Amino acid sequence: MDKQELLVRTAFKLFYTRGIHAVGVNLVLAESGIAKKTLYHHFPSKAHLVEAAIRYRDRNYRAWLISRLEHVPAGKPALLELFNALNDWFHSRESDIDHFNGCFFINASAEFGDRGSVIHRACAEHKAGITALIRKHIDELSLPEGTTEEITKLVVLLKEGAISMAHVQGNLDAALEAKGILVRVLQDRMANR
Amino acid sequence: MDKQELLVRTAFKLFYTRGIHAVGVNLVLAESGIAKKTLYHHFPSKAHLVEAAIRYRDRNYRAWLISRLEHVPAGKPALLELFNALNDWFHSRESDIDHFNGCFFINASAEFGDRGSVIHRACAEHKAGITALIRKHIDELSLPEGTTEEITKLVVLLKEGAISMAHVQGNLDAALEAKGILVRVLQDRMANR
DNA sequence: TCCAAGGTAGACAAGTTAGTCTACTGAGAG
DNA sequence: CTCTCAGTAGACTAACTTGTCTACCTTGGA
Repeated sequence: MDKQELLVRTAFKLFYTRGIHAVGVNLVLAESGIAKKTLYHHFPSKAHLVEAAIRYRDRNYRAWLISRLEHVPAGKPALLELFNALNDWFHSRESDIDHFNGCFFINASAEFGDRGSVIHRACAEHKAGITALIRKHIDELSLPEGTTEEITKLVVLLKEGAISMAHVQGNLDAALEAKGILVRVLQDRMANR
Repeated sequence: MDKQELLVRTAFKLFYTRGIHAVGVNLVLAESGIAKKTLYHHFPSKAHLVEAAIRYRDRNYRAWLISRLEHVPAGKPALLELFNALNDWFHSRESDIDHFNGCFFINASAEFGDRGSVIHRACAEHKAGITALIRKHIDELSLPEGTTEEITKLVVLLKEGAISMAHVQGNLDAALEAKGILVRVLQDRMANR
């Protein structure tokens, strides 16, 4: 692995587990065994390293989620699998995406609250990308006009809520609870058409 | 206002708007006009000041929410009012709880990821307190056995999800969307009894 | 064999961090 | 009026922050 890649991966792991402001570049360097000049050769500043770490996580997380959803039939099974995947993530059973410590993008947004900042915007883009992915699967359900949008919002709200509850409250079963609620809601909705 | 209180309020405001690790005690002192020795007379360390700021926010936010919910009839109207209150918060129309910058407890948990830490635990306790408050209102609905718990989870997940979407994605209308979804779900549920 | 150049090394600088120090002030008790 | 002491003041320390510096190494091509 080339040094740039190693820097980004090491930085991500540290930022994710300890927080971005709490981790200095010296720690990233000590952990990766790379010299400071090399870091500043590849990145003009720590902020650029942070940005690279966010993009790295975006690629990784997205790839993980896609791989989890593609081996089940499209539509409702994929929706349920989404919550199974979240459940495995919360319980740190997915080595591809590291030991669960909340959503890196929510955490980063917490540290870089200014919505105009590059970092905050990158986090928003990640969330929009995941939402688009989910919407694609809900399209498969061929729901009546307007309902697709509503169900997408429901699923995304449940997902985000589950992540928050799992991390802040330590309720690692939040994804399963959200799945149970979603199943009931979809049943009731179908019964009332 | 005595200096201890002023320190805590100033610290909270800065921590909330800029992040905890990003704000040094020197900034809190400069902003409040208080000397360093006075801070360390009242608090043994910055960590204790952070803890005090969290407890301050807990009291304040809880009091605000209670006052918003008590002037409507208990039960369903209170539930809907919860989301109206969130909506006003997201749009920074509630001066009691400062300009919206996400949930301070989620943000603090992001910076202090270790669930064993005092700060993370205080955040979890806050969330548990708010959930209890919400559950109390759902009890008023006199729902069938077991349903109270499920609806409580739904409401809390929607609330947390809305906060995340409002902050990270900047979707300030997330509370209204969550309210719309909740209304539909409750209708469907009632129709299927 | 030699040169060139991108990549590497870690000492260094300037500023900021949390926390400590001695000295002073002012209000209340006797 | 005087003593006492909690509360106040801000200069100071040591460690850490990000970012820069000169010097060196290694590799590919002629």
